[in-house]
Amino acid sequence: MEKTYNPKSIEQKWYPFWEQRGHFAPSGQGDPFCIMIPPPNVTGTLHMGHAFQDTIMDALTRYQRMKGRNTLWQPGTDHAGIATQMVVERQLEAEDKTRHDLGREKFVERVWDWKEESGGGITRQLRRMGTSPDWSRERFTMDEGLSEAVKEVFVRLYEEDLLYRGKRLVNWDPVLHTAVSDLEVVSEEETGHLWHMRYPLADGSDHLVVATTRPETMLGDTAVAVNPEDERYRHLVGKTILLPLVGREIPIVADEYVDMEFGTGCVKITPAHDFNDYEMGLRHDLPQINILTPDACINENAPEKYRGMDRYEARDLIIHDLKEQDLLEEIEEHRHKVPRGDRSGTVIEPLLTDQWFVRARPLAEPAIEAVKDGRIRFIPGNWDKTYFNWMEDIQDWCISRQIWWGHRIPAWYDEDGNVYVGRTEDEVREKHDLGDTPLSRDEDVLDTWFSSALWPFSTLGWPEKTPELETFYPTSVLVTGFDIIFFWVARMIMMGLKFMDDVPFREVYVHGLVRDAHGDKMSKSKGNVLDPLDLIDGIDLESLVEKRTRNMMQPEKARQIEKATRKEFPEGIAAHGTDALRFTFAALASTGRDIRFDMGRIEGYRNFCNKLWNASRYVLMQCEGLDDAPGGANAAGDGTPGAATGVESDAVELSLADRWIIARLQQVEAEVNRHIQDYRLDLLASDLYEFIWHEYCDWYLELSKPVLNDDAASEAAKRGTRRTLVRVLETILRLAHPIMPFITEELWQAVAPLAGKSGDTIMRQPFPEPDDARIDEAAIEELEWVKQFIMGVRRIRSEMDIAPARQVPVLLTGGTLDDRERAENNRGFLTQLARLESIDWLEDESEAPESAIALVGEMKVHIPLAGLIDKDAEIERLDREIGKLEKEIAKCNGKLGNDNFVNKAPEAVVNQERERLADFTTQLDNLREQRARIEAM
RNA sequence: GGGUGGUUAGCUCAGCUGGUAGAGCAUCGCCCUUACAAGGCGAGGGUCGCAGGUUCGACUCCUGCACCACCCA
Repeated sequence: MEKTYNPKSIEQKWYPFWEQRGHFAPSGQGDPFCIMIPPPNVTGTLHMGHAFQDTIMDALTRYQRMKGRNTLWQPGTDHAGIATQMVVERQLEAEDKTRHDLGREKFVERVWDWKEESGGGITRQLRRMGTSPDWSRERFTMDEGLSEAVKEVFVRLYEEDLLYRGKRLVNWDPVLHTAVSDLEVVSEEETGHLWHMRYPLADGSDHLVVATTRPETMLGDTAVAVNPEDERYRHLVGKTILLPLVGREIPIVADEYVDMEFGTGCVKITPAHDFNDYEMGLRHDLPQINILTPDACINENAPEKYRGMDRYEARDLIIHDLKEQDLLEEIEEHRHKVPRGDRSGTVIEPLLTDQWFVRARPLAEPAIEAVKDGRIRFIPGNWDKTYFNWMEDIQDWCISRQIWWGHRIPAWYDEDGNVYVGRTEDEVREKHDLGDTPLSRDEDVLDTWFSSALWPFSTLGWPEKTPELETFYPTSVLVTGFDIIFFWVARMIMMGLKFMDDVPFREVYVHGLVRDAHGDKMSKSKGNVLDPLDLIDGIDLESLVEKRTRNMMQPEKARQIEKATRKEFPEGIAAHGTDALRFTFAALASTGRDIRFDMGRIEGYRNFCNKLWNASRYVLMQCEGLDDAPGGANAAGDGTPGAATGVESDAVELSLADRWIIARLQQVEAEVNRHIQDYRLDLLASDLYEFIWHEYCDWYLELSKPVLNDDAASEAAKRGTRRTLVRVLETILRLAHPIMPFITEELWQAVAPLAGKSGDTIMRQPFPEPDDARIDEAAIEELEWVKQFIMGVRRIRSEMDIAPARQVPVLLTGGTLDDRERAENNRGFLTQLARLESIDWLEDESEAPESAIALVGEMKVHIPLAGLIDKDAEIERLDREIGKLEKEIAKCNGKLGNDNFVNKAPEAVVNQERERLADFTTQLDNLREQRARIEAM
């Protein structure tokens, strides 16, 4: 074995091994367990969020697989309609072409080409993460089967009147020329203006002042609204306004929605260009006047003067014209949220267009019920509130998009504009008896989320009744970020219940979002993105800077990013390996929403991998070639003698340390199982870390040395320790495997034969289960005593500056019979780990020379001062200890002196407190006495 | 305006059904002790955001407030 852990070579070796041997596929045996991957963008690249989420899913999958369940983690990607189309359009742009130059068919071909070219990227990256989905079942939302499912769902929903076409207000991206979902709109505060405009009453008697952030929309105003409670305006309700610049007469209406406090308390109403106004327009039966073209230019419904102008040009002119007519009362600076398309960056306009909608309410009701009655459980549980909040106020879902890349809507129109929905044109013709009437297909495609909503069953073969669907639906758990509870989770629940008549998953594990070390969202424009593969493989500073500043629009920003990057990563990023990255993600997967990615953590866990590596080296060095399996055959069955330490062969004797580590192992196994079932990978990671490093390595391996190096130790004792070393290590590897697949496989292949285990891969070994019968409480207690003894001596050595190599004599006084027995039984451990020259009992404490002492219960461990110990230093040390004890004693006395505590607290608690007090008091007496003696020297 | 989450050591975070405040990283000593210097041994460091309340006892439960973040309007 290499002296240092080198992740790269290991990772490259094992992944193809697993994949080629089909270890990712369901076993076909046991209870089904299934996770569907939240499909990433097929042409995208893996980011930290994916890496985090995939680590969680893979850990759960590997765990359940080892537990013997029939486990399917199904991978796949979605077609990411707008994002992918834009990438290809940009490529065309470089050739000075638009998609319209190519035409629909050629363009879509071109997107498929791009998908073929770049599509494998993210799945290759997923493999680098060590994930174990069943690649043979990989799906893509535009696959034939899934497209069938999409069509089928569309048609059935339409037939049941759960889907309709209509003119409604939607988020319109004037650059991309399509409706976009709320998720694709980001609203951030920007500085704008609030324009206060005078609207004269039609009878000329007075005017009202309305304030707006978008004055150009006034061309589409169809009312002014005031609050019905507003004394100032009550008398005006029912009168009319003569809309400036337009000349239209519009009513003044009363509506409770109007906030009397905001602005003047009068609001202009533009039903065709504002979501709130739209609702109000419906309440008051107001006309909807659309004044914008799809490009967000002023259209023919506005006065001629403004037609054809861009919205912002028109804004300027309108302001100018109002000023001229003295109708502009005030211009105020104003911070407000501006909605922008996350792809185009342009300001989104609410626009009246013909779109397809899913009627959400009837679908939402059973979906709410499914969570209420516990058929679906959110983890952490509070997320159900977010879900209910949204579901109870759900709006119809706009599913059409005015782009070309996606599932084309299966609807046809005749020349009169009548719409026919069906699976194919032929079906439509036949069903509606259309003969050879000319039909044209709807130009629009479906929202990508529409196909994603079907993912849990479409990927299993629906609408066919496949065995996979039968076996794995409902899936076990959905692992996802909270940001898409509305867009994806809720919709999968609705669609699953509708078409499968059952929930799509039983649990939803909602994890946090990965942010940078300062808590900021990682984004290309901020230049704070970390690429998971760079953490795995490492990257030099120059490449990192180049990567972060490539294709930046503003050179100024690029400079800032470069500076920040050079400051944060002066040496670039070192290679940490996949296992360290995965362990880091697991350790960070607590219940919070924000996960700050801290480089310190991943470094620490890389070191942890190295620790495990070296511990294994030690174990192999100690054990290889020394013990025979029964009949002289080793576990590999090739007849080589001396290769199996862990099998039941010759007699063994277990030391205290052996019994202790075995007992602790059982406890840790129980904890690990519990935590993974509770989705607390953070606690799981810290238990593993603590046990492997601080118990197995720091203590047990050290305790194995006195046995193995002792010429006087029996062969049975040595064999017992070797067997324990190997078996515990082999178990540890299986415990850690779901989080750290590569290093555990590499080590397991070497260790397993010694432990008497055979098998192709650790992946398919059983996950460790605790055996309570092997929890030897007495051993745990006694080893604790040994540790206290050793740590006591070490503390004195360290504080007295006694060189580590120097052996010291100790004298023991006080103590019980137990202490005497323990000291005798553990002489070897104590001598070696505390570096003792000798251990002797003194019957009479007064015979003890001047010493520094450590307390182990009632026993005193004396280290004679002669030549070793500085008197003043020892007094100082004792004073510190005394101070600590006094504080604790004061606390105990405070409690026990309180009658209420003694009378009302449970007896066990009171007794415990009394014991603590007694214990501290003895210690304090001992230390004070000791101090006095030293002082007197 | 409504809702959700957060506030614990210098930093990043645990702390399960109230009962001795923990870890990692960082800091400070001493050590190249034949698994590991990506290491070992030891040490220091916290009025658990603030104010009330419940309780014998509150980081933990309740109420209010402050600040931060996110979601919805």
